[in-house]
Amino acid sequence: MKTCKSSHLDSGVEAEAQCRSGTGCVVKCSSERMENAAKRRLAANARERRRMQGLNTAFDRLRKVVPQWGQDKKLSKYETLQMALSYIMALTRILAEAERYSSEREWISLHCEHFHADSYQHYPAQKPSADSDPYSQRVFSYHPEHFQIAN
DNA sequence: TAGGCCATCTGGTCCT
DNA sequence: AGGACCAGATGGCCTA
Repeated sequence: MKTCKSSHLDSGVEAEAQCRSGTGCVVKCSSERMENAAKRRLAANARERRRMQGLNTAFDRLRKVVPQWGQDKKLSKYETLQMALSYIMALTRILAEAERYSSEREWISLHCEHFHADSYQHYPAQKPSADSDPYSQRVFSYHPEHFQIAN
């Protein structure tokens, strides 16, 4: 834990100007300023906590819609972002391919022949595992080593 | 025990 | 002025 450096945070110039009349008052006002600074710091901490919780909620929602290929361990934040990127790119590619074919039927038969007819009714909530679904492996796959940080 | 991941605190900067 | 956002520091927890 870092040490508290809040003594200089409070800019209470007005309060200081009003309180030069006596040492007791100066002490009182400076302790009030310290108190206010501490209160504001605590409020800022709480806001930051809420903000980060909101961010984590968003990450959880993203994890739910991004393929996880049967991993029992949840994706880290970094992995989630990379997976989302990869997923979006794969979907974009599929859409672009679809545009190249004159009819939807032709495109569906090209891409979805391995699905049962029933599968077209609803998107399955369960994501297919890469092991059991070579098609998914072909169309979309995430390999962490593909995402090197570009310098 | 080292390394990865995460939550929290903190101070700085930007925006309204 | 105050809130939002950001990045650095720090400590806790978990796993290989």
